[in-house]
Amino acid sequence: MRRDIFQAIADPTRRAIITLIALHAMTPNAIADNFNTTRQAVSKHLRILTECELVKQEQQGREIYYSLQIEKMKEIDKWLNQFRKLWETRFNQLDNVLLTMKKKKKNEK
Amino acid sequence: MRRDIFQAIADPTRRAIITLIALHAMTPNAIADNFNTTRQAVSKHLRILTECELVKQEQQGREIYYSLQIEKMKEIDKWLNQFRKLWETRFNQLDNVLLTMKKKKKNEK
DNA sequence: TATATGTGCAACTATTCGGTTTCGCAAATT
DNA sequence: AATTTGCGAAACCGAATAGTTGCACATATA
Repeated sequence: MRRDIFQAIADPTRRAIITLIALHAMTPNAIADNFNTTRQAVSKHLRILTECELVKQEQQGREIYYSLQIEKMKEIDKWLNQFRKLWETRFNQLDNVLLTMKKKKKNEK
Repeated sequence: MRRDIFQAIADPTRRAIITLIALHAMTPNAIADNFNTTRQAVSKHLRILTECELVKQEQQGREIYYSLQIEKMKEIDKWLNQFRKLWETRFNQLDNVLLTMKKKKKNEK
């Protein structure tokens, strides 16, 4: 199933899960201990995160270790790139100046 | 009303709106022309974006110009920072090695 | 072999979401 | 003054979402 990564990180619990398993692979039970929900709810979150390839799983006996697929996180960074230019230079402030000029011009006529 | 910025950028139309008004302030009508929805639907998106301060509005007669509040976008970047260390160094691969070692150890006993 | 543990899946529920249509209102235009 | 234009708000609707409970199944452990 195709999943939108931005929709996946929209949920605060899922973002917390991502942070949690970023450093160490963890089992659903271990993850669920950190939240005020059931293991099944966490399992659903993990499924969503897996579907959009933000998370990978590794079976180990009857346990399944979930870990972050860090590469996929770069996609968010990639989307941010188009705005990075804006907040590094000051194009947005320039735009405000232009808007103000336009308004002024309109008032004059 | 308090809004989650991640929930705000979860919707693809809202992300497109953000990109659209990043460079130039635009009116709801002008924005709606770019999408296959009604102006009212766009208006709702703009309300959500405004509520989480991703977008600011400037009234000009009967028109309202919406523009991106670029500063707020940095919050997403800020959240990504914790992972940036991971994809720059190779901690994730190291973690995989540790997991493999653990598995190996378990099989041995 | 019997029991406990770790897990995913299905069914159900309340809530949220994204969209449309209809409306009211203020500002521009005629 | 009458009409057009630009806009937000409200009411409504179907779909998606996040959560729960109950279940089935495989793997450990006794």
